[in-house]
Amino acid sequence: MEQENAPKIVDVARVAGVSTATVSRALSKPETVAKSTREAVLAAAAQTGYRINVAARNLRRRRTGAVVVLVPNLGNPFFSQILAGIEATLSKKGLSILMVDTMQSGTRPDFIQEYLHHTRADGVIVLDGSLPSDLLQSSRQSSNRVPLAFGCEWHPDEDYPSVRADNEQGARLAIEHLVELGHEKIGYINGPHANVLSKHRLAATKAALAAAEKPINEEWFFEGDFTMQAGVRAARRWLDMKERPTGLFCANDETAIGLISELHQCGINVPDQLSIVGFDDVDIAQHYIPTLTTIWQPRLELGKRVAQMLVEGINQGGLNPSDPTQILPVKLRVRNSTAPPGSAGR
Amino acid sequence: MEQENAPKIVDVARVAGVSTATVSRALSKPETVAKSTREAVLAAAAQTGYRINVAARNLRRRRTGAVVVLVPNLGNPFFSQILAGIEATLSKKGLSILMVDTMQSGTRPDFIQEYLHHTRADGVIVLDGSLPSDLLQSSRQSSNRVPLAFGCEWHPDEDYPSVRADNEQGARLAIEHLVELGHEKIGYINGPHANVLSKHRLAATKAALAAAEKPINEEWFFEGDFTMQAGVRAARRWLDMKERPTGLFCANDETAIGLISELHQCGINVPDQLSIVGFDDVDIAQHYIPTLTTIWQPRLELGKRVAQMLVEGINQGGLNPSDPTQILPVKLRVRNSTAPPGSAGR
DNA sequence: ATTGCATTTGTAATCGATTACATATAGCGT
DNA sequence: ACGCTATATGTAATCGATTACAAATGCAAT
Repeated sequence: MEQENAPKIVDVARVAGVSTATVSRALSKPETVAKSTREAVLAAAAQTGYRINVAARNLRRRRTGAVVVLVPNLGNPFFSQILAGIEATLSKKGLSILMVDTMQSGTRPDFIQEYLHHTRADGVIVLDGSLPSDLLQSSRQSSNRVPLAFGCEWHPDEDYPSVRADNEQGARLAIEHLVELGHEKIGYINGPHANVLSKHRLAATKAALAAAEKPINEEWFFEGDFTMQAGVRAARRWLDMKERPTGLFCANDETAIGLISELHQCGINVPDQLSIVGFDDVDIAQHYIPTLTTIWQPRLELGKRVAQMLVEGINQGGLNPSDPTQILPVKLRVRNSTAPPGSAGR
Repeated sequence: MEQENAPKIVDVARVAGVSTATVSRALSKPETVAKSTREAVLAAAAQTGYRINVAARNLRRRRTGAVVVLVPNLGNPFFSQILAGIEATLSKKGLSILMVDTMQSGTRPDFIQEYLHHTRADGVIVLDGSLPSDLLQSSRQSSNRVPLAFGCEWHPDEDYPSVRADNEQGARLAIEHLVELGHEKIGYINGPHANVLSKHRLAATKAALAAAEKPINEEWFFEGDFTMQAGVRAARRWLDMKERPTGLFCANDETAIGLISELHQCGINVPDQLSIVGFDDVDIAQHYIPTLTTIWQPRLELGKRVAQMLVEGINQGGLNPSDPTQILPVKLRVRNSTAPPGSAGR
């Protein structure tokens, strides 16, 4: 940390034989400076090995050069692709990412609060729709509004702009697929019931079942939490049932995998005795046994889009909530975890 | 972004009836200020809703309050647990994370260079051992040394401190397990041959085979790259062999999963016809079919340790390379992907 | 030659906190 | 009462860039 001899703007100015103002302009607004001086400054900067001091620039510009990303759980691989997309776009725009794991930091809301403040970040991307409203409120006070956009999840009570997958369409595709295979008794394993994704996928599932004129049996609807363990629990309940559904749609792939694995332990075969559809199309889905029929969603693209949306908001000096929410298309990936009901052979 | 009315330290000072110096001290070194004034300042800060301006503090302190984390590939879930550990520790110390995906930014080494500079970060954590030496060199110049620590991977030619798993022990445990089950013909699917982890795991694998007096047949050693696709390729080559190994150790779980899945497609059963051991114990390992025998490594702990190591380096004003490298213990997790050779029944 | 305008560059204030140094006050021993 | 130390607080310089404003320069038109 002994960088006291690091070249500063005055050093470059001296070498180039110009003032610091000119150096600053040559570097950040090259078109406002004569070609010859610009070249002299660039040469001097290269010669001295000058690197801008980010803190100083930020202080003067009243910016931070960083964007906060609130992730529900960094340990969950589902988010890594989205993060990769966000990172790709933001780094291109010269913005850096401040990652905050809301699960880890969850015990201290004021800690998250701290990050939401404008002095920490030029903007905020929230991937966790379950954050309490009042936490986000702080960033809405006109005195210190920071552009905020939701990715993947969103907040039901507030009208922040967001980029998300077409969850309704996903649920519809999943149910229609099971119906086309001939299933009559279809159930659903939900995510946490407080979660927006859960709610929408659940509602769309029921709507699709109704549209197909299939029974909606509440016993076949399981509460879950997006973990493999939720799938395991559902498997045990399914085994105990007298009248079992023959097709199950899962709120995400993790749940589907936990379900299949536990059923396998108990000697039940998928898809012969039960057809299963997941959601997300995580990398493992096509290498699971059986390969997993699931709903693909463009996670990388989603990350890029939400970052792009935020960048525009920052540059315009505010993201107005009337910005259209972007809904990205999803696709059904048919693999081997689904089959016609009771197809013991295959 | 219209925060021009945001309270600053002078506002707090006015309300509390003290000088800005006292406010600053009351906030950052409370013990140097009389109890009564401290309380007055705290009250004034609360009343005005004061938030420190990070850029200003950083400028004056000649710090950045951030740590750069270079991740080989954010899209790879393997790193998410490590990141979670890093995040947990750094956020506790008031440091924020600048994430850089070296895969995404890889096309522009000067871009990564930029981040390594002291003006961007107080320290650097590198999870990618394959970064070119000369890139890291820049942070070694005495003029602008930034503490740097490696996590998980490390750099063979430089003596930076690092925290890593006991890869040798992992390979030994895997091979010994296969040997104990009675396997005579044992092979290994490696990671990228340029990767340090690959090299060490390969060397340790061969050493363990030699110690057990088992044959080392080069045909049974596969080149890979840590992806599921590498496992798929290995499966195809295995199928083509006249003399096949009956046990395979894989450089990571992804490879093992790709391998098992492809073999399954071709009607080969694991572990009946081939025993497989993975490395990492990713979440999916215990829910795969069959559940995966693998080497567990403490990823969360690893992240925490490397962050802790770096924080100490930052506070001491430099991390000296003679700091002992930390090697974390690994464990063999025996599950269902391994069995005695030719156990068609089981 | 003079004026006016556009372009380019320089001077100095500014962003908001930290901290070296100076000063004030209190407590204590003699 | 005096000097001495310890504690608490204030004054003002400082971190390193940006940018409002002023000034200089060049060129064309009159």
